[in-house]
Amino acid sequence: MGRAEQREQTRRALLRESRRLFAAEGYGAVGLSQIVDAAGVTKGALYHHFDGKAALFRAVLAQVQEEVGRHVAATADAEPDPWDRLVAGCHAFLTASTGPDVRRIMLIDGPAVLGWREWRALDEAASARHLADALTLLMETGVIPERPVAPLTHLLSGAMNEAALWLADSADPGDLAETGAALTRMLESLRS
Amino acid sequence: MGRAEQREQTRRALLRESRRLFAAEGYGAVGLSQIVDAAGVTKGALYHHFDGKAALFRAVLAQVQEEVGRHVAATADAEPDPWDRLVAGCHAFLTASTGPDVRRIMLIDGPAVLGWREWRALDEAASARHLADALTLLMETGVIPERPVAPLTHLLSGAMNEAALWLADSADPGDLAETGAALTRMLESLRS
DNA sequence: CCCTTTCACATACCGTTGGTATGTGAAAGC
DNA sequence: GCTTTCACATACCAACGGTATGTGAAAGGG
Repeated sequence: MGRAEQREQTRRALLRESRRLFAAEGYGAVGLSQIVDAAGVTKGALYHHFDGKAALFRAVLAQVQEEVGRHVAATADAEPDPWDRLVAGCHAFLTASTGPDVRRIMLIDGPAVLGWREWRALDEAASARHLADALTLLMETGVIPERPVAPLTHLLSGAMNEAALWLADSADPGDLAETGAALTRMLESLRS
Repeated sequence: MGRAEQREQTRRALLRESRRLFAAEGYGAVGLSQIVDAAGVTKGALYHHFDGKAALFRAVLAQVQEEVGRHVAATADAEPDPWDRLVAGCHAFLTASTGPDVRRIMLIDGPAVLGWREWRALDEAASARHLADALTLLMETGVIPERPVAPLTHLLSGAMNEAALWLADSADPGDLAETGAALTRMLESLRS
């Protein structure tokens, strides 16, 4: 095994184990020693690959965001009609964000660890951008009336984030359907 | 100065200074030594009044939540019409949550430090309850169609939370007006 | 009024944590 | 084959949250 290969493997192990632990116990409750033990390396390796605990978390968060963003984009792109793309993308985001990794890492710890500004930048690059793009397109094509896009994006994004947190905590599986319906009506209202 | 009086004063000082520091630097970046130094006491006093750092934060958060909830309720109650109460309450929440204390303590660090469940319970008791009550009343009186209240509450609450975070970070003062307008339209859509 | 008890802290201390500085051995380059 | 590089491992440190114990003034009782 060459050096580059070994390096990549170590980095992957650190990301994988830290992601698992961060998702399960939360950023604050996980120690670096837990992470390096689980990954089978030492703190020296961790600090060779990342600038510290927060930087490791940032890398994990970026990975989670990228997965969610790709899932949302893929689901949306399957729909030919722009309006359907918006709806499908929003629903995909809602269900994807219910997963335990996304919930804890992206929605709960993310803003607290990195600060809201940096968290927002990652979110913007990964998935919120798709939302803003979809809204802009729908306005330009006259499907929905022209309004400032930024406030709408944040309102909708926040609505989905909080709903996802609630759904992940909810015991009733019917809540997902009800929330999906309410979200659809909320989107539908944009057309008037 | 009697003992009870002194006790209350110490407790107040701890709450006041920790709130200031938590709001300014965030929960993780504030050490207990900073807090007790600022309050002019020692760690012994802190642990005599609170069970630890997280418990102190919980007390601060409860205080912030209670202020926001009271402000929202007061603003809403000034409106005679139930529908106007909902709109006024939502707008009051949006502007109140833009304040730096509320922003950092309630919206960013709250869920991460206490866990989403406990955070949600405090939020529910302080302000989300008003939202659910207002929606329920409007449904019972036929102003808006009957729908499951819980999903709507979470969608709207999340929308306002995220919008408040964005507004607090925004440089453009016009964003507040635009967001308020978008929020009003979002609420208005419930009537159909 | 004095003696005892209580209690609101202060002091001293501890284990663990994130972070750093240095050592090391195998792979890469010449 | 010799040197250099580099991907870590080892050893260490300051600071943190938390605890156990001490202390002195206020409250309570005779």
